[in-house]
Amino acid sequence: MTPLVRAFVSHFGEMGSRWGINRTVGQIYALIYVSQRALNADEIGEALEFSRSNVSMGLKELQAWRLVQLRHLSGDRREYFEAPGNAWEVFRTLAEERRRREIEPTLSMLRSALMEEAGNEEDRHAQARMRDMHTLIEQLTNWFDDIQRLDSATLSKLMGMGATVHKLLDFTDKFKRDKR
Amino acid sequence: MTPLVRAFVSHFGEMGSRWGINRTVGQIYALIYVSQRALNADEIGEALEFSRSNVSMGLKELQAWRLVQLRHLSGDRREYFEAPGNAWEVFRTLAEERRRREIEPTLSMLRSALMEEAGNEEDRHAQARMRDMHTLIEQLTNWFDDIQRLDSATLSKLMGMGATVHKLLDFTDKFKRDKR
DNA sequence: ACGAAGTTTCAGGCATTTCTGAAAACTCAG
DNA sequence: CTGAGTTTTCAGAAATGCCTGAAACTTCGT
Repeated sequence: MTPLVRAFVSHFGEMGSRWGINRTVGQIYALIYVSQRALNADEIGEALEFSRSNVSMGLKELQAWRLVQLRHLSGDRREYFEAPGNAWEVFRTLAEERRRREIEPTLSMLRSALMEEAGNEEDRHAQARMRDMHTLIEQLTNWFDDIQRLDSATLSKLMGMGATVHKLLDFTDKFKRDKR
Repeated sequence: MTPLVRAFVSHFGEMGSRWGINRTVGQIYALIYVSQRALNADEIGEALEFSRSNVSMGLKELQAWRLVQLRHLSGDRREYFEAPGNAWEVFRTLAEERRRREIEPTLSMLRSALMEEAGNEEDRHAQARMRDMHTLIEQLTNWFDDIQRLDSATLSKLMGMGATVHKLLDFTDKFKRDKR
């Protein structure tokens, strides 16, 4: 590993631990991400100085997150791994997985708590707070879904506009009002 | 604690650990969040069965995240804590803090890696991948900043539109073209 | 200035998570 | 079916992170 790659990999290790992903997994991903060609488990283990079994577990987890793809090179029985190249795609995948693992369970917990009959003032207040949270999360995730459905051209146009969206919205408001 | 609150609190404990925030901190926040009135450290410790010092550390961390506010009740020397009520506000705060702690350091690491002179093919490729990542993160955070600057009325209008934004964009494209 | 009430710090014990090496299991060519 | 090459599993060692109680510190009323 060159010093450049080493710095990148080690930063991802640190960051990984802040994200509930462990250091090893973060480093493995980082290495695969910047690598020119697909890597096999031995190469990864050697570069990062992890045991073979640790690499195997890390790769399993990265596959579960769909952040890494298995490939077979012809004439080689070993498994090679590479990271999907399109950064947007990666972001999407990450968002989907986090949603599935974190958002959905939280929403379902909130829904079931909101179904309960609140027997006292305290519970009624708690439910009101939970309802706020539920509403916000649903709003955000629905919006995110909608956005995600846009093709990337439209999306980048939208993002390029940034805060000027509000002018557009004002404008259409006026337009609608004039028509009436 | 009622069973309703207990369920909520314990879910947040679990989720906390997936987010790099520890279980205790998650539970303390959850308890304060659903509580009707501000709580002091002893009340929290008693409800959750944590030691007094553990509560103190947890509260310190929550204050660092700006998720919890200190209040003094008149005629009581103890410190009381409450969670800001507006869910949007909370989301914003969370996003800002995560940005400061995770995104900014990553961007600055990437920038400095991109300044390096790449001596070989491998590093050149790594830099290209890092550039992709840098571009994506900047795009996303800039956009997020813009959005955040919108007042909540405009924001909810925008979110309400969801994917139909693209119609609006098509429309303005056409409009501009006609004017030319 | 003192003491009571309250909060924070921190070293060490405890618990959880991560990592390893050995062994088991799988895969495929011959 | 055999065995070489490869991956996975898993029990326990190592590392990390968490929690506690005791002590230090802070604040405030008298």
